[in-house]
Amino acid sequence: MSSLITAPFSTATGADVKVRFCPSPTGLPHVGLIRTALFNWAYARHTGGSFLFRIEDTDAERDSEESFDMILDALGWLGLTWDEGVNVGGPAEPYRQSERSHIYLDVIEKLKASGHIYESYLTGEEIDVRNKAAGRAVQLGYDNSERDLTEEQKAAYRTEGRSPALRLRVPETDITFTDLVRGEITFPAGSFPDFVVVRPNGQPLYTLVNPVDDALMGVTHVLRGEDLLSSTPRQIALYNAMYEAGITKFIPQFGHLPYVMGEGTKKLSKRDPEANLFHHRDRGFIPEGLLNYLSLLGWGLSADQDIFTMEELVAAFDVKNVNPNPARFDQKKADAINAAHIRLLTLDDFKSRLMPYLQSAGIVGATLSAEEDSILTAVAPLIQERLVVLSEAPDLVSFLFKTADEIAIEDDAKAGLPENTVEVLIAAISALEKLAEAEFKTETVQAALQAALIDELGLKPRVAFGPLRTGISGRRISPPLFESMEILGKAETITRLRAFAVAA
RNA sequence: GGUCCCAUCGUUUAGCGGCCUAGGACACCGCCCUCUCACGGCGGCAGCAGGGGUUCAAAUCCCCUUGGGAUCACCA
Repeated sequence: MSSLITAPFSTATGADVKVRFCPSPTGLPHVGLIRTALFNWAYARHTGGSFLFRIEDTDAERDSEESFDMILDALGWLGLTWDEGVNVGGPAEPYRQSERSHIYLDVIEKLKASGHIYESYLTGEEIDVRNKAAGRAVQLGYDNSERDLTEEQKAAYRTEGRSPALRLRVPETDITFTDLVRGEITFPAGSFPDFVVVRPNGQPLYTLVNPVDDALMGVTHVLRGEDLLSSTPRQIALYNAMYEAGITKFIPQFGHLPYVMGEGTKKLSKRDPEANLFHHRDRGFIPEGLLNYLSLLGWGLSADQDIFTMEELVAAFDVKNVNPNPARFDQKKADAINAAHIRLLTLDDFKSRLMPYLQSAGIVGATLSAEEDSILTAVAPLIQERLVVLSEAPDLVSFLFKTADEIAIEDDAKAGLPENTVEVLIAAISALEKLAEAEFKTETVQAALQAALIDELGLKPRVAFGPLRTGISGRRISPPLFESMEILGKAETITRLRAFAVAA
């Protein structure tokens, strides 16, 4: 074996590109994780290459099936489809690391045989003691002192009942690679010691299985979070060992995506609610809006367009244009992007996306009655441009699905009422009563009220219509008034205004 | 502490030596539209972290400083 890096880097650029998403199923799907999935997906779709999905569940302590299901749920909701991997299959099955132990065993044997990994019997405490005795900083870690243990020394350790961990013999050379988003990066020789790849109990660690799987699965581009940047030279060392042992033909290209920050200068923590992808779905983000915003975390379509479709993203996306500096998750910007995408929806599409939110708020039933459907059809266009997130819809439209006696007047609506509210209501009721049932339409209602309240009583529109709005909806803010009255119909409108006049 | 990464308006981003009197978007503030809230339109506020170089010319290239962040596990 050599002490240099002799393996070549992947030269894939087109349909031969293979990227992957390989989360470990712990906890809730984090928006940063999903952004990573998105960029990998987009790069595969852009290049015409393939997108692989693997699960890294080698940590039985922390992994959970619920978390695994949530990741699947998230990818499915967002439409990030993969070509190879979990639930899809492919040439490198299986795609869950927990089912690949025999494969790692084989690789470990080859690496042992080629002399790239060696037995290490020292415990962490013993290493600290050695460092202190040698006047070496404890933080420097292992001192590579067991590289050339004799068979006698190993036998002696074993007699003590010890089992060895396995460490990779790290080449004593600078390690340089060209990061797709950051350019050339060099880690000087000696930046890190020989590291453990297999536990004394035979369990391989992430440091081994991640590169092994990428190598065996033919991954050409590793696009991942910046937190993995400093482990990249270690992985390159391992790739080189695998190359020399005949296990792989190349080292993938690496691109380290910037962090997703929360408020201040800290990484968006798993504890922050906005870190949870499903928090946004529950609030009523639509996939188009969330995906668009997430893609803006470190990337941009062009200098003057930040609302775009996934097709546009795929056509334009290249890792090379990803920004190296950390991106802050800005809820207000995200909301604005989502609102823009809601407005872009066709009316039918918008209606159907509203359904789950109306249903879970108990405003409509599991299946829509004919009456509910016609109300929804009528009100949808009125609220489409008013929503930032879909979960705002129930509060805005619930009054249309209720009966007069179910309307409660909200406090802020009461506070905004003018002195002459009752007078306004009486005048409005008498004007509306003159309209025939059949002509109770937006335009005629508006004309009648305009004439009675603005022209005759000389009221300001705000004073005239405020009480009516509150009367029919119980709220200070509502969808457009006259349209709402048309939806309610003459009888219901007047009933509500009367009831409100009595109460006021 | 060792090693590595990052640095343009409040936020995000354009800029890859002259097109920069630094452009856009979100946020914010006015005004217009208007039955509320929105949408839409118009206008405004606001930035190259600091210092040295290189160059006829630097936001852009180099160095240093400062500030932020990551990583140094028998976690992933």
